[in-house]
Amino acid sequence: MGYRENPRPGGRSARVQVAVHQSVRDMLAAMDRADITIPLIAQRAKVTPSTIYRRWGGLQELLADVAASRLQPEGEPARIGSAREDLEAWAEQYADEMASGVGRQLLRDVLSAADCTNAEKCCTYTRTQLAVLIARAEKRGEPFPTEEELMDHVISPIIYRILFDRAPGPDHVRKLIAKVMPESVVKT
Amino acid sequence: MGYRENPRPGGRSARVQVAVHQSVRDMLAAMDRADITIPLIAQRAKVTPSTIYRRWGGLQELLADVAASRLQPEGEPARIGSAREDLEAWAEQYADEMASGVGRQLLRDVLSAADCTNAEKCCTYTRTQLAVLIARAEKRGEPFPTEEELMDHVISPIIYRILFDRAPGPDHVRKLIAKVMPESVVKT
DNA sequence: GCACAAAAGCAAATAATTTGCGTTAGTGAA
DNA sequence: TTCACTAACGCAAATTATTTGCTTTTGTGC
Repeated sequence: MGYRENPRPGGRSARVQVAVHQSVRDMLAAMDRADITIPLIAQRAKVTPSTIYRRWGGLQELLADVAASRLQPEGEPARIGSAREDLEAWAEQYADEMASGVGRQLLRDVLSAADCTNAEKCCTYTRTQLAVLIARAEKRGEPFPTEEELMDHVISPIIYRILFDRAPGPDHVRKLIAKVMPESVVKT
Repeated sequence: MGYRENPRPGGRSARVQVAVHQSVRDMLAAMDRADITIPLIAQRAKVTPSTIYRRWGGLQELLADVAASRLQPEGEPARIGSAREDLEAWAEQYADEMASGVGRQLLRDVLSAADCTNAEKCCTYTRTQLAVLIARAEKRGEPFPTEEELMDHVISPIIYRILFDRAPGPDHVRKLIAKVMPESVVKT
């Protein structure tokens, strides 16, 4: 007897998942993180604690699961103007969201789970967003960095700073982007 | 009644700290991470669980504390040849250590604590190591990246990949370094 | 050596986690 | 529609972790 990875939509299992996720979100917004426990989540979700333990394993895993789903982007990057402008706007918003109290916490939750599936999910979300920007640039014939360059030199510094140091400001994000834009021959 | 940040060396408090840290290290090496509990650590360290709870607060904080102390570098970066060669050797070793099973776990432990002190400590350790390399280069008059450039474009990508993606290989580390070395005029 | 306080020990009380077993509710075939 | 099947849930007892009040120990400064 094991648990399905993706419960069939509409089923009881899916309803439980939604209720539990929602409870966690509400509680994260309403109370101190350290006070959140599985019995409390269960109570609010009208579910037994054992259901949560069986399904997620523990608090960290549950929080990681919720965090990953909240880190999933809602739509495509906005269209502002040139590909570069689109990238700048998107990256600044990305940095802002991740650096906020909530964002920072979501990142930690995702990373502190034993299972790295959720962390990889986040990475994939980001790559997907970047791929959209890259495709746009290509379509318009504008020079643009590769996905790898963007991950290594824009995303990575933003996230590293948020996790280990101080959050980067908007000017720093633009500086990072300037460094990887191919049209400029940079003498570093 | 509060606990001192830094127990006086030689005191009882310091001995307890050493014993507990040592137990945690032993256990991390010997058994599965998920099976480590505070009562077990306490037993091995010949200490009461309540001592650990009072002093560290919980398992995550304790693990973060131990992780941070293990992430502290043992000595200066090795002297290989040119400043760039020193940097390459140091960065490759850094990437290796962080990407290993143990290193990866230490990073997660440090990040998953509620308190960000330990994460910032790690960042400081790294900066200090880089500062040594920078000072060496300056002394010899060799062109060299700034600390900020190294943090953003060498350290950050390495850590991001380890945490969210796949560990970077030695060739990729060298590529990152090539990108920030100022002697080369790079057309990206 | 003595008084003081920080930190440890002990044990009872509380809270979280695990587990065995019975029940319920979707699913698919007849 | 009904019926059999099974994944997932609920319940409750057993276990294990955490918190807490109080006592005792041990280093420190007088």
